[in-house]
Amino acid sequence: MPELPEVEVTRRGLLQDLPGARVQRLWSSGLPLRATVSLPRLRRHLQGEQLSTVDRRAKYLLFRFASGTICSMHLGMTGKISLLRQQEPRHKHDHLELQFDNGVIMRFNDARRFGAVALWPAKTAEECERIFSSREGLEPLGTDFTARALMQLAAGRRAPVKSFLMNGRLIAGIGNIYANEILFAAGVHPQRAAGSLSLADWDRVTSATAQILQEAISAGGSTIADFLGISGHPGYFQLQLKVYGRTDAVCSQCNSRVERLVSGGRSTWFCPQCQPLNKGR
DNA sequence: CAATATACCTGGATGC
DNA sequence: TGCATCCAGGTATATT
Repeated sequence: MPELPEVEVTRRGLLQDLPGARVQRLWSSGLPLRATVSLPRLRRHLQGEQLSTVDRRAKYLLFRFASGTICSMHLGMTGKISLLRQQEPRHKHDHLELQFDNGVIMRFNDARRFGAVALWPAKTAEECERIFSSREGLEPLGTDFTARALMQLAAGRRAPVKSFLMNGRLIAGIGNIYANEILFAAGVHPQRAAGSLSLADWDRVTSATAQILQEAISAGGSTIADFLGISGHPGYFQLQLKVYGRTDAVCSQCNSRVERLVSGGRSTWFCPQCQPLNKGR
């Protein structure tokens, strides 16, 4: 589900209601996520604490508290966060619930439990910042995300450019949906070796990345199977997808048909005419 | 070190 | 209807 745009849409939704509120009650299902924090530990560090803001780094949400404590959350493949105005019966796969003193209840639901929650008490907050800044890749919407920077990062790499874009250690936040869409918009074949792209190729890739991610955020993200925004409404960017999941569809730019292949173990869609394998445009 | 395979987990779609 | 199989938005870890 959630790539950078969906996480960012979630973050913006949370900012509507949560900053300034204090955590009143905590609940957890007790079922393990990819990384979990025990309920007692969550209570010890978050109970009564005031939320300052919610930031995003890569696909992680960083809940920052006035005490300096940070709680990071990752949505995995199927994670959803919703805000409720009042208590409602819990659903299957609800795993975490924070009730704030303004009456708002935040719920984390994740069917596949690939999501993750981590807690960074105030005295470890610096370590948290260090880890998130060093372990995660370049932010695609940041000022460092330039054609030159990517070309340098890709130098000597023989992995397909699509795998390169999706490698979170190098570039943050781009998953399978947007990697496909970005490469189509840039006219770059997904299986070209990352190190073989010219500066002109990278120019198109960087501008396509910014444009597509921004448009997706504006559209509320993509709802393929189950992504929902904070108040339970879907995103609409899936209606603008040009290649993702569209095997045999007529290309929006020419009269060929979208093809599917598997690259890096992931389904990959592209237009053989608009995205030539041999060279750039 | 870089690239690829595998594992984690549930649910929906598909085919028999 | 039931059952088996495959596939899915991510990422850490193991293996080449």
